[in-house]
Amino acid sequence: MRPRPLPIAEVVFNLPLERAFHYTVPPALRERLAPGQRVAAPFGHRELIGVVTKRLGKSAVRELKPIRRVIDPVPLIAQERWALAEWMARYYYCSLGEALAAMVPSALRLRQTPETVSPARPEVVKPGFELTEPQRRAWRVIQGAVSRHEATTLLLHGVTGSGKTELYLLAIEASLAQGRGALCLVPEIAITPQTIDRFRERFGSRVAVWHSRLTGRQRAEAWRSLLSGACDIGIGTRSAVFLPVARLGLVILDEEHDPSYKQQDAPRYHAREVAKARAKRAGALVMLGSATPSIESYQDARGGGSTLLELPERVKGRPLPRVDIIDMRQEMTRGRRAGTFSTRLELALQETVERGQQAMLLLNRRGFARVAQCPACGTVSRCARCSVPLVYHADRRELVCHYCSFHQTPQELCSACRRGYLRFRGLGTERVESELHRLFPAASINRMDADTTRTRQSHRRLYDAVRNRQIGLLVGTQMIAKGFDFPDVTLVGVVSADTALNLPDFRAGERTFSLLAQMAGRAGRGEQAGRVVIQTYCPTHYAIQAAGRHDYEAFFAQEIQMRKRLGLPPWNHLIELTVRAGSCERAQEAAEALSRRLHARLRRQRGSRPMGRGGPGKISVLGPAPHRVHRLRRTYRECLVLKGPDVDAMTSLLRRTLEPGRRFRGVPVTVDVDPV
DNA sequence: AGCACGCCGACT
DNA sequence: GTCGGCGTGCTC
Repeated sequence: MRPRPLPIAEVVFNLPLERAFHYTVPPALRERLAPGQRVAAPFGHRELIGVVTKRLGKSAVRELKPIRRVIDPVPLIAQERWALAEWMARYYYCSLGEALAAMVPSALRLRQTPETVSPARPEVVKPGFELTEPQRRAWRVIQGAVSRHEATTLLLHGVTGSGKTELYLLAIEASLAQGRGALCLVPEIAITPQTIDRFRERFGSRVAVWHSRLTGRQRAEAWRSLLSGACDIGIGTRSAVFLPVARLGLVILDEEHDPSYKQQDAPRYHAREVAKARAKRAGALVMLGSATPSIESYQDARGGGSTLLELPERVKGRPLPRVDIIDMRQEMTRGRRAGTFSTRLELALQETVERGQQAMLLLNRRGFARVAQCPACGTVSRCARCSVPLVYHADRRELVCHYCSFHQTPQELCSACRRGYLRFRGLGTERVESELHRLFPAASINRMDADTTRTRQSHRRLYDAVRNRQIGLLVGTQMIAKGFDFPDVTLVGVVSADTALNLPDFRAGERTFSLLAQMAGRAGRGEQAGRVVIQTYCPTHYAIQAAGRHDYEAFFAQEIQMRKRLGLPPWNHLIELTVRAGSCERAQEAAEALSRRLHARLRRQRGSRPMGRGGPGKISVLGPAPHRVHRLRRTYRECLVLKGPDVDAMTSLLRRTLEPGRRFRGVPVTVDVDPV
C-alpha cells in the first residue's frame, strides 16, 4: 500500500532515549517516505541517521526541522520485524531506536531498489546416504512440525558426530518445499568456509551468508538478495537473526549453548531469545541443536516448553574416546614441582609423536605468563588503566592488558624496588607451545589463539595445515574446541580444566562441562580410536567427573539442583546493573543510592499490591559490589543484580527508577538482561 | 550518546 | 587574569 503523503515523519535514533522526534518531510520526499526507511536528520548540532516509525498529519512540537535525505530506497523493517524491535526494546530495556539499529547494520547502503524476482529453483540436492535410526525418529518429528506450520521449539540433543547438520539441511528443504524461508545461526567461530560450502552445495545460490568479516558490498548484496526474494535462506552468526528472510518458516540455532550468541554491548540481546520471539511472530519453527544444551533450554524441554529430540550415538557407530582425569595435586606431592604436563600426558604426547599421529592441547589462556612478579618485593605488574595484572607475551616481548589496549616493555629490574628480576608465573598457550618445543624438538608444533589468528586468512591456513597433517601438535584456546573435524587427531589434552571453573560466575560449571565435552568430541573422529587426558586440581568436581564419562544427564541433574537451591536461572531471571564513574567513591555512592531506591520502591509495591496470581513475583536486589574488574580504562564500576521470575516486572521497575539516558543521579548505568 | 553551557581550581 | 575540569541539560 502507498503511504499517504502526510507532511510529518516520526523518527527514532540509536540513542538511549525512549522518545521519538518529529520532522517535516520535504515535498520531494512526501510520496515515497515510509516507515522502516532510514533518514538523515538534524539533531542538535549534528546530523544523525534514524528510522522512520510513522507518518503524521500534525505535531505538538513548535518548530520542526526538515529531514535532510533518505538513506534506503525501500523500507528495511517490515512485517514481523517491527513487532520484534518493539519486543526487544521492552525486554532488553533499550530504546526502539537502539533495537532497530541492532537489526539494520549502520554501514548498510542499498544502491538500487531490489526488484522482486521469482527465480527458477531446482537447486536442492538430495542427501547421498541413509539416516541412522535415531536420525529417522527425529526427522519424523521435524517433518511433522514443518508441514503443520507449528510455531514451536525443538531441542536437538546430539553428541558431536551424531548427524545434527544433516537434519538441519533436511528441515530447511522441507521449509522451502512449503514456500517458506529459513534462517540458520551458527556460533562466531563456526562460520568457516567449510560450513558455508556445505550449505551452498545443497541449496546453491538461494543461500545468503552473513557474518562480521563481510565487506560493505557483500553485506549490501546479502540484504538485497533476501529483500528481492532471490535468496530465501540466511546463514550466519548472531546478528543474522535479523536478516530480512521473507515468509520465515524455520530458525535453526546450531550449538545453541554457545555464549557468542549473547551480544556484549547495547542492546545486549541473546540470539536464541530473539530467534524465539521472531519465530513466534512469524509463525515459524525453532530448532535448537547442541551436544551440551544450555541448562535453560534443557530445562525448558523437560518442563514441556519445547520438544526434546535425542541423537545418542555417533554415525558409523564410532565409540566416544576414553577420558583420563589427572589429579594435579598428586603430581605435586611426588617430590617435584608440577610442570606443565603430568607424567601421563607427557607419555601420551610422546606416543602420539612416535606413531606419527596428531594431538590437540587446550589451554584457555593466551600469552606466555599470567603474571609478572618481582621476587624481592612481591610487586605484580599491573595495567595503568585497569585493575588487572598484565599478561606477558613472549613473542611480542611485552606485558599486555587483556581488557584495554595497554602494553609496555617489561624492565628487567623491578620498577618498584629496583632489586629483583621479574619472574613469570601462571601458564598461557605460548608457554605450552615452548614446552612442547623443548620436549619434542623434531615435531611440528603450532599455536592457534586470538594472537595467531588476527588476519583474515590465518584461521583457514592453520586449519588446512592440521588437516593436511603438516602440523603434528596444535596448542590453542577454546577456538580449537569448536567445529574442527580432524580425522587423524587421536589425542586431546586439556592442560588445565580449572581456568573456567574458578571464575566467579554461576555458569562456571556449565562452561567447563561444555568445553570439556567439545574437546573430547575432537578425539578419534577417524578410523583410529581417540583418547583424552584432562589435567585438573579439582578432579572430584561434578562438571569434570561428568565430562569424563560423557554424561550430560548426570551433569544436568547436579547443575539444575544447584540452580534451584540458589534461585538462579532458569528458575529466575537476572538483570545486571553496572554503575560507571570516574572515581571509586562516586561509583559506590551512586550504586548504593540506586540500591536503596530500588529497595524502597519494592517495599512500597509490596505494601500496596498483595502478592498473588499474575503479580510480578518476588524481586530481590543484590549488591552493590565492585565489578570483577573494578577499574576499566580508568573508569570504576559497581554492580547490582536484580533477581526475579518476570523480566517485564523488573524492567518496568527500572523504567520507574532510572533517569532518561539510563542514568541515576547523573551517573550512567548499563542494564544487562539475562547476562552471560 | 554527544555536545554545549556554566561555574570553580592551577597556570602563562 | 585565563584554560579547562566535569556536572547538568537538551536534542524535533
